Amino acid sequence: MITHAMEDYLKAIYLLQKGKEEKVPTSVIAQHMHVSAASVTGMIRKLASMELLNHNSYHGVKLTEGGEKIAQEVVRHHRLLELYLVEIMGFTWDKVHHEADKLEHVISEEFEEKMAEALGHPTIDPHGHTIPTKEGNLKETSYEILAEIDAGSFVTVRQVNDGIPEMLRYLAGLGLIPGARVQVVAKAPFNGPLCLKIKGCEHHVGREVARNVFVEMSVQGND
Amino acid sequence: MITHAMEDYLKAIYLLQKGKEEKVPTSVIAQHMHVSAASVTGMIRKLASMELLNHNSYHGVKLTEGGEKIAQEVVRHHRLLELYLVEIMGFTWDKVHHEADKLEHVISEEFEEKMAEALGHPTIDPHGHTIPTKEGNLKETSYEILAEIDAGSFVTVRQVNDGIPEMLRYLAGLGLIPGARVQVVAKAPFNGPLCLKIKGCEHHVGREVARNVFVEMSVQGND
DNA sequence: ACTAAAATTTAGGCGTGCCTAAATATGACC
DNA sequence: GGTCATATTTAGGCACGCCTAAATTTTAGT
Repeated sequence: MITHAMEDYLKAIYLLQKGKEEKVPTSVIAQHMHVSAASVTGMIRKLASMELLNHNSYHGVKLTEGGEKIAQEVVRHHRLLELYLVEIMGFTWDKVHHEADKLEHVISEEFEEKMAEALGHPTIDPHGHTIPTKEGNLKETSYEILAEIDAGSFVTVRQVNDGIPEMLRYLAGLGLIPGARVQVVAKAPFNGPLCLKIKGCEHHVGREVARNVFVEMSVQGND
Repeated sequence: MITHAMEDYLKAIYLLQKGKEEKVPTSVIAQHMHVSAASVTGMIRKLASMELLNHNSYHGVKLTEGGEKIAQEVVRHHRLLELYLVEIMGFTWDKVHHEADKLEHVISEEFEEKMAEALGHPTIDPHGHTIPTKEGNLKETSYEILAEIDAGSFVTVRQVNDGIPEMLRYLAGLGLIPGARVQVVAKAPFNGPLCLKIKGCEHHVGREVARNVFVEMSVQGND
């Protein structure tokens, strides 16, 4: 029996395990989930006994195929829900992460399918993340962090971190949303603010904010 | 802190507590929730300590105003969800009870409002039950049980029990759905089947089924 | 009123998932 | 290679919500 808590752990590990072969340390999971490291160890033991992940004591964990499959389903639920809440129900994009975090564990497969149909089987959620297919296909492109882009560059926003509602409201206010064209006009030294030109207007944005925005470099003359 | 389990108990007691002053016995709650009587006693103790219900040992429980308010919110969630799932998402009416039972505990107030708006602030769910308003107003009309209607009577279906998917599929197949006009043509003795005329066709329906259908007597010449 | 059956509560136990504190393993630096 | 800081695991405890079995109260019948 898979509990909601187990699903949450599998999802967290899945999202933290960037490289396919990468092992995720206990402490990283603990920090991400706001629980103690001891709690993570306890849950890891159980998930390992269910062969949903492999655990080398003191050396982190890696999902098995079975574990990844479950995690991917949860992520699919989450991202479909986010999009459904925004597109069909009219939620603002800052509220949907929290709502989806609760709903993702309780909706049925039929609910998932109804959402996918209503949305035309989408592949990208409101924050720019790829929605895994029902078969588990997922090519999550890895973009560059806006905070680390050189001054003078032209970029297109592709993803934003969705965990902090206030941040999302701020980004929406600036127009820093997936699809937006941005020029990095200047970067202040010592982790100072970036000067960004968005829709013709210049805005000064802190590094911390710019670390939550992921962009693609615009090729010269690119549309 | 109100847990999902507490909400489930409050909802059950609310639904079982027909008369306003009626006390609901432990055993009735236990049977309705498919848990042991001892479990009910345990939970009752906690809910009583939170002043969500009053408990006279050995003499059943009655919700306080606070408890009723929470129960009513859960029931509102449940019934709005059922209607939303049928009307907006295209679920068949036999599946929505189970889905709503899970979702009712996790949706936000905003989710509730979005549903209510999308549905035009409805007052009746797909099975004919009244949806409590946000303020907690609710006049649940009590109808008569189809199984106990005398032969020869004309009735209109108003409500059906929603707990058994297979029963709902059967009822839908017969056309025994809220709004349907039905004549009780005959009743076999010894708890035997009823002969019902529905949309011009006669059907023989077991008593057990007819106990799940609630009807209003049609006044002569009533539209 | 007394007794037996039924309903209810108490007692004790289990699995889940969290915590803190203590023990232990790792890895980096000298 | 030893030592120390850090990461991780173990140990022990707690709240929740469920269970069965035993004790208790209510109730109905004689």
